[in-house]
Amino acid sequence: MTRPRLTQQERTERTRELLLDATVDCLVELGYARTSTNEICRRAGVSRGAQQHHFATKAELMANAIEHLVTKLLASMSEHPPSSLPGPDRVAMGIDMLWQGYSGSLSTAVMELWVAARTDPELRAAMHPIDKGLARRTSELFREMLGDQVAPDQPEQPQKDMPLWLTVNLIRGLALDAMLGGDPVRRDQLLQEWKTIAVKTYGA
Amino acid sequence: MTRPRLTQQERTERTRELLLDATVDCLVELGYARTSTNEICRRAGVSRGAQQHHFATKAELMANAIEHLVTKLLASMSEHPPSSLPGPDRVAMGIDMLWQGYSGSLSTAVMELWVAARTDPELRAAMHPIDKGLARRTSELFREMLGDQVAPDQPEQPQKDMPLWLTVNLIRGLALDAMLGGDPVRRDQLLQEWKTIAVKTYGA
DNA sequence: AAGTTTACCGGCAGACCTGATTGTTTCTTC
DNA sequence: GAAGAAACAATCAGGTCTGCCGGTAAACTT
Repeated sequence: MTRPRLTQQERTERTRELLLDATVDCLVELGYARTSTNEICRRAGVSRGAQQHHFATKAELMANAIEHLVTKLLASMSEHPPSSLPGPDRVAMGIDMLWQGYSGSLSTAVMELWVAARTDPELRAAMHPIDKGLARRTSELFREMLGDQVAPDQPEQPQKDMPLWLTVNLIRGLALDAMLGGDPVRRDQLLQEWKTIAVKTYGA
Repeated sequence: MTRPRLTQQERTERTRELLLDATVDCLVELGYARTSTNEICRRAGVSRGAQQHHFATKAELMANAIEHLVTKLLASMSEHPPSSLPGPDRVAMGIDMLWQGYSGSLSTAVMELWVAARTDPELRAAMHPIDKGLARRTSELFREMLGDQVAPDQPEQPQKDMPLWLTVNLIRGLALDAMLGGDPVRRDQLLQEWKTIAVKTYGA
């Protein structure tokens, strides 16, 4: 016969996970404005009391959701194995990886939080360090894929990061377009065009 | 002695203008989530009754704010005279024009509405036609600046629009970065780099 | 095994916010 | 100039959302 109840730590972990996942769900499906703690609790199958016990305020819940989200996003990007295929197409592969990461529903949730954070100082403060971490990790992943030797403590080389950040910003624009129901075919054409240009400019 | 009260039409026009401007103000300053009809009325110096008289529902107010906003945005873009300077720098000028248009506070408000519209069918429906109009007009402006003969009823030439839409999406990504307090210097560098690439790829 | 801490429950109150409704004043029209 | 329409004012009612609080039971501590 199994234990009738989990250990405290397990319970905490499980409940927090349920809440954070439900939060992300709500952000994707309802958007930040319509996301209420009530609905989050309903989806998580957790009482409002429990929610408040783990995350005292809504802002706190959201702040933790960000970290949860970024962790998942980086994981999904790391999935695509950064095996450095030979050839000049590594730039194109890097772009594909970024598109994979930034075009899914996870990035939709992140976008909601970004926009909300613009006018919410508390949320903004919580996001800032996590955002920096995401940027750093993305840069590392990109360089790994390009086959560069990653020397973390080396002085910054902004030149090196140009293709990365051009791509990231373009992709964020495309992600926005996708959110609004733009034409997927045209998005692919644009991404394809960018890959061609990027390979020609930065490749090999 | 002047008329103690304006004519009906003038009053209507003025009140609507006040309300829509206040709405945009709220969107920029508070974000969509925290924008309430109450606050809009307060800023516009108009009673809630008046607001409801002109825009029955909040969604209707927002929907009209979009049009108001896009009109202003196009006006601000048209300001920059599309005088076709000679030389291959016309592409760079076009990019500058787009950046001018899409990087101000107007585009912040538009962004708020876009994100809100993702999960609000009514708002989404209202935005769709206006969005298409914006896209069409932007394309025309861009072509004018490039010195192309604009032949409106000509069959679509997607090839021609590649540099435009690559630029627009990149700029939207950069605008998002600006909203979140990214580094302005790096944004300039990225835009500069893109101009160089675009001129080399599409210029002259 | 008693006491303490922790996780969780569910109701409550205060603060908005939105849409509706009724009343008042001024313009317009006939 | 009288009737009707339009612009506006002000209050009301219904709903939702958030944060708080007292209570319970299980898990940990000693």
